[in-house]
Amino acid sequence: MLNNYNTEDKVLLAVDCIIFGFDNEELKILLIKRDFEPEKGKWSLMGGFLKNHETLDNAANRILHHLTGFHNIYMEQLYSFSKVDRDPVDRTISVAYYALINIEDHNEELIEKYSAKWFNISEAPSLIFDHDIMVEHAIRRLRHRTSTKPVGFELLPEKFTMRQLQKLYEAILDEKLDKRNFINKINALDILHKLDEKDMNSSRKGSFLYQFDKEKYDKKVLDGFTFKL
Amino acid sequence: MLNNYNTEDKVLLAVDCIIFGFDNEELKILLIKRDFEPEKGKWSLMGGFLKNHETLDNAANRILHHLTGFHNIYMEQLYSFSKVDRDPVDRTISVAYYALINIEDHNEELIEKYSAKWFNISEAPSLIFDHDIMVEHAIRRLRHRTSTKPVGFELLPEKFTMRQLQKLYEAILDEKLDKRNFINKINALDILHKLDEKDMNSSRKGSFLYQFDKEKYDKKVLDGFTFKL
DNA sequence: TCAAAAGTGTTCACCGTACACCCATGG
DNA sequence: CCATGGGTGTACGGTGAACACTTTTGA
Repeated sequence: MLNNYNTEDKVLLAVDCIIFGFDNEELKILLIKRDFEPEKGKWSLMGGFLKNHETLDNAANRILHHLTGFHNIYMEQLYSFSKVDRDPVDRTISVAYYALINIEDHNEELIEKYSAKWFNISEAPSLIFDHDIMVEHAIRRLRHRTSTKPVGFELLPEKFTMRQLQKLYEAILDEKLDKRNFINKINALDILHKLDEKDMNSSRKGSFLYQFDKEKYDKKVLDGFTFKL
Repeated sequence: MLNNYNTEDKVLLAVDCIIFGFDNEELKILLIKRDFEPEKGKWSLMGGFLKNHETLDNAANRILHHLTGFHNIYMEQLYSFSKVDRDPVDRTISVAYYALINIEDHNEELIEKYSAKWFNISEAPSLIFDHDIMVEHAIRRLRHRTSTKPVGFELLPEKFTMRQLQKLYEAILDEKLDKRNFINKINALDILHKLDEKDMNSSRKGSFLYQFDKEKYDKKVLDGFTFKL
């Protein structure tokens, strides 16, 4: 190993984003239809190349902003993929990120501009390059995260019902949960704020709305509390 | 986003390795004293640059081989670090890997060649660039991994005593464990093979040696068994 | 009045944890 | 015979899982 950086190979560094959403029934991912070569017309993750002046997190944020119009999206670096021929055009290493967005916030225009579409994770088409593998990784990570950190709330509107929250967890974990046990667990965490409002859309009786109390959660974390579901 | 890869920035991609070892008392990391600029004379992780013909895993293996002389080292990709000025010479993104090796296997010559040295993790010097952060990440990941997968055995000789195994877990988790509970848990996993041999070095009575039974473990995993300590 | 979802507690089995004494041996 | 580390089992409390009926109200 020498001190001559000039003799070393340089590579393209891509950032690809797995964007999750939730429509109150199923876990979804946002995919784009490529209108450029290679693999034009096929479905893929939203991606882009790292620029010299930005970090990977910056790049992921930029890419997410392009497609959704939003900043401050929950986002986490996943893994770096480096098969030599993963991109047929040029040697490209890709760093995958996953993001959680409230599906109601999506921007119709941008989605149209990129020919993007939400797919149920169980019904997504097969993707270009190694993007399918990235999605698998992301789902695994998300499953793990939900039992470790209160990330689920990123996928819901600010006010939500217990039923919605439960359905979200069922969608992520891909298993049915018991209503009473679920609510007991959530209440035991003591990180939600129950509102006086009811959501009257889902039933005649109406169901109470809740909000995630981030301040309370942060305080608890400082006191050594660890979220565990 | 265009289809012109040529206009995109290319970067140097480094691979840095956090190498863990265990000396029956403390968890250690292997560091090298840089004999080249920048930061010549300072301590750093062992690293190198990704070459065009190899994957990140290949590169990490190559680098580990250089320093230890061994192939087939347990190794896992950790995270990619990309602060714009993390390397003062040129824009370099670094993918960190961590590795677990049996400290008895270390190769004196190679260690000397690279001015490498084993440090207790609690006593390691501060490192160049963002390497300290990488080490922190690696320790966190290792702590988590040990309760999820039987990675600990990578750090021990093939035959080891229960006491050694317990000390290893204590070193990784940085907490004292109860002897009886620990042994009960390990035995409950049923993935060790108790040998007829005893290690006579540690006590007059001698203590039985065990081996990790990888075949048994793999069979259990296929049957849905999940390691949980 | 009935259909449809909301809301609500208890019991039991199992697991994790705390805890202390005898054993074998070499010096 | 004694000092040193090796080896062993039980009791208790807490947590996670199973489980069913009543309430509300719009149509």
